[in-house]
Amino acid sequence: MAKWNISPVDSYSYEPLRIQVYNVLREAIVNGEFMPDEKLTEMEIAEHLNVSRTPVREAFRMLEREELLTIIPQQGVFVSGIKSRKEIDDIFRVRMELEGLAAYLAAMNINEEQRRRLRKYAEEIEQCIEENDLKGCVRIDIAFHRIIKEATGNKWLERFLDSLFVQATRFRMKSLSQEGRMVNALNEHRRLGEAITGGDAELARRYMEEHIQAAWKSILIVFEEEHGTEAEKEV
Amino acid sequence: MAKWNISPVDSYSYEPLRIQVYNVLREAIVNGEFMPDEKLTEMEIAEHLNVSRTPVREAFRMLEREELLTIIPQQGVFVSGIKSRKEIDDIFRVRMELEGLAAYLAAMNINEEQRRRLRKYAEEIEQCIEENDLKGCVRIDIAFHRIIKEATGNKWLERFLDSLFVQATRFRMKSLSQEGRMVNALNEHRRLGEAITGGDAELARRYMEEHIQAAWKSILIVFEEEHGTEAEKEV
DNA sequence: TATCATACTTTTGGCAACAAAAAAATCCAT
DNA sequence: ATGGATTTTTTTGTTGCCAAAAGTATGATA
Repeated sequence: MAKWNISPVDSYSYEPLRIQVYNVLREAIVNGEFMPDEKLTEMEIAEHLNVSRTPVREAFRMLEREELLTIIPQQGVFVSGIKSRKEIDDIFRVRMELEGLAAYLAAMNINEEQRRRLRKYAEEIEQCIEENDLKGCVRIDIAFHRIIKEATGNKWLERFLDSLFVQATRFRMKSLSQEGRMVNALNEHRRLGEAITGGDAELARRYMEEHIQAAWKSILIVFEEEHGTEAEKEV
Repeated sequence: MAKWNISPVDSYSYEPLRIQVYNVLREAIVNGEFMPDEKLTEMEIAEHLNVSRTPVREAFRMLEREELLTIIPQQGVFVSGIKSRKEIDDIFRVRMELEGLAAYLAAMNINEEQRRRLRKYAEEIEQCIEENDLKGCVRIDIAFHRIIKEATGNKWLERFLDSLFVQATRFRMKSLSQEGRMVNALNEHRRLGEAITGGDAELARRYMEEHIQAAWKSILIVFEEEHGTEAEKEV
């Protein structure tokens, strides 16, 4: 029985192996298939995917640059994990700023197709909440933010948001499962969607910042349940 | 005679070769040692640095993730170059936001040592302008922004700013050589420095945003001199 | 039993060789 | 000459191998 549940590489693909390995590992990390701080050895991954060490090593180097892996020379490759309250604060401080900018730009640049999809998600998420469908909520939350991100048309902004987004992913499910958080997120999404489709950039920015701030707080609660509060650590 | 003027790797260093190669290439790209769109072949770099292809390849993959190199599978790796007006706009739109945030956070978190250095740079840059020392100005401009960046204490913010900073580097020298730009930059720095050392976060953010916006405009002038305006392209 | 030194194993770092694809050069027909 | 097909060369993608470092187990000694 395999240690992990990671997809195999497609031997008929014309993509270089390093890219396929990169994609597989990235997804596995984001989906929590690996434990934080877990050590990944080149051979183990290579054997799982039926490739040699080289493409695995190259994928490692790429993922290191995105902070998804931490490489210590002569020691090994480790799955990056959020370890401190400060790290969460740092990530969300930047994310609040950039998602706010994204909402602002999206409100000014959004096209009809994107506007339509944004409205569709607003309906779908409402249904998910009625059915208490947590996974559906997460899926739509992701799609919602992606549309906004893409509507900005700013490649650099999109890159940075992607980086920040995956870091929060591990906590997202737990965060949304908190009492009341899902309903709040719905309302935040709704008015945010209206501001963007309505083209009110400044309002969209403010709503987005408030939305991210709420998610921030919510994740901190989850985090401190797991790790204890900073105050407790001092004891 | 060597094709490029790039530093050799230190064979006595305990750092892995991929890191050394990475550092050498990164610096060479930022300093304009390679031409934009120039093709780099693994062997050529490897021979120049007296290493095998493997560390070079790994360095390539790392630099690709930072948008300093562009890799096209089965074809080669190319030095990334800013090609369009839109790319400059995208970069500076995000940079304005993040440098603004950095100034804001710096004003709140700066320590005495950093405050001292910030004041020192303000004096030094004044001297450089009197002597019309362009390279000195650039050096201090870089140091100035670095202090602010470090004063934020936010690792993620620092990473993103680094990425954006190097992209603008190629244009910085030309931009500052414009008539009057250097003196303007001095004044922008001065009041910005005062706002930060004085702890006025909101003011610091506004001054920084205006400073970045001025640099943005200045770089656009340089860019359009070289490439022609968008309007001209339509002809 | 605890600790330190030593041998052994595993894993990373780096290199050279092979396979396959793209680029360049050559040749031929028009 | 010029355009296109074909061969040759170059370069990338991949594999396996060896060396060096780190990690682990063993065992002797206090």
